[in-house]
Amino acid sequence: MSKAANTRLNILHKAFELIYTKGYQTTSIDEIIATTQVTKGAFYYHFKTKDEMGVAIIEEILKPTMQEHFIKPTEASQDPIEDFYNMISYLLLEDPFLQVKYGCPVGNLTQEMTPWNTKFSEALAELVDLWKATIINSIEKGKEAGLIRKDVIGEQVAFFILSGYWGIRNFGKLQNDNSSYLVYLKELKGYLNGLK
Amino acid sequence: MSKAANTRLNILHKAFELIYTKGYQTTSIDEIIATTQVTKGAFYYHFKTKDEMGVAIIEEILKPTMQEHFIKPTEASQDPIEDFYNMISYLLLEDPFLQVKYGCPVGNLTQEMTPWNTKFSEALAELVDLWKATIINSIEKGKEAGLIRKDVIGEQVAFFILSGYWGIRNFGKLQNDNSSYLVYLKELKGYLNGLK
DNA sequence: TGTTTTTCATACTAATCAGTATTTTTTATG
DNA sequence: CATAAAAAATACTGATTAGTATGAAAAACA
Repeated sequence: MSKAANTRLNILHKAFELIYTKGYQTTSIDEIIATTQVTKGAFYYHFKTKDEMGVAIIEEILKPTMQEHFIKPTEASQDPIEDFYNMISYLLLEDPFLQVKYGCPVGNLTQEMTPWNTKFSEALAELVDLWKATIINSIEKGKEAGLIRKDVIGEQVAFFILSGYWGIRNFGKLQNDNSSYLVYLKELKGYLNGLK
Repeated sequence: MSKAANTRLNILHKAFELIYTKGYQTTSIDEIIATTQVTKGAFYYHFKTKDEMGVAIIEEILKPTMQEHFIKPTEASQDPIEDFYNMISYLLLEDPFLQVKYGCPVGNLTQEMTPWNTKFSEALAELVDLWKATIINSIEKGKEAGLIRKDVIGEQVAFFILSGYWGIRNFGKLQNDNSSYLVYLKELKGYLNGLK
C-alpha cells in the first residue's frame, strides 16, 4: 500500500474509534489529527470535509467489516435459527472491538446523523439493507430445509431481530454492564425457537 | 404559576423540542434562548449549566409524561398482551408529538449522553426502570389471571419489548417512513400472542 | 537530472460555543 | 411607600470549531 493510502486508512481507523466512543459531532478534526499524528493539511488533502470522511468510514470500514463478519458466515449457514442466535450473542458478548458502554457503531451513527444528514442516511441504509437481506435470505433457505415454519415472514423476523439488537445495545449503554444482554439473549432464544 | 416558574418551564419545553429534533450536543444555549425569547441572564438564573437543564428536562418533562401515558394506563390493565401491543403501536403510529424522523427522545438521549455523562445516565436509568417495572408487574398480574403462560419470565419480556421498540425507532429514522413500523408491529403481535 | 504532480505542513480565519460579570428591572415584603 | 430579594437584560470572555491559504517536501515521471 502506498504511503498516502496508508495515512488515509490510518485517519479512517483512528477517527472511527474516536467516533465510536465519543460520537460523531463531538469528535473534532483537531482531535483526530492529534491522535493520528497527521497534520491538518494531510487530513484535508484526503477528505474535502468532515462529513466526507464520515461517509468514508461507513463505506470503507463498517461495510467491509460487516460483510466479512455477518454476511459471509451466514451464507454457508446450515441452521439459521442457531446462526441468528450465535450472531447476536457473539456481537453482544464476544466481539473484541465492541464495548457495552459504547453500544453499536452503526446504531449510534444512525441515531445521531440520520435526521439531518442524507449522505450518512444513504450510506447507513445501504449497510443495514444488506444485513437485513441476508437474514431474510437465510430464513427462506431455512423454510425450504424444513427448519423454519412456512408461515414465518422473513422481513418481519429480520426487523424484529435487528431492532432487538439495536435496542438492547442501548440498554447496555444505560447500565454499562452486560447483565441486560444475558436476560435479553434468553428471551431471544425463546423467540427464535418459536419460529421452528 | 409564577412568572419565573413559567419562563423556567418555557425554557424546558422549547429546549426539549430542539433537543429531540437536533440532539443534545448540537443544540446550543444561544439557540435555545433565541427560540424561547429569553435572555442568557434569565437562562443562567434558572440553570447553573446546560447539563443541569438537560437533567431537568428528563425529570420534569420526560418523567411526568411517561408516568401519565405509559405507567398509569397499564396499572388498570385487564389484558396485558393487548395493552403492550397498543402501547407500542400508539407510540409508533399515533402519538402526536413523536415523529418517525426523530425517533424516541429517551432512546436518543441514552444513546448520545450515556457513555460520558453520569447525571444523564442516572436520570434516564430511573425513567427506564420505572417503565420496565410496570411491564413486569403487568405480566405477573397476567399470569395470575391466566392470560399469560406461567413459564413466561417478566424481566426477559420487558427487555425484549423495550429493546424492540428502541431498535425499530432507529429503523424509522433511517428510512424516514413508518413502513418498517408496520412490519415490526406484525411480528410483535405474533411474539406477544406466543406468551399466551 | 529536471520538472511536474502528489502529498503533507504551518499558520491562520471567522463563527460558534458554554459560561461570566455586571447592571437593571421586576416582584415580594415590611 | 421603602427596601430587599428575585428575576432578567447586556455585554463580554477564552476556548474550540470546521475549514482555508500558502508554501514546502516527497514522489513520480520525462
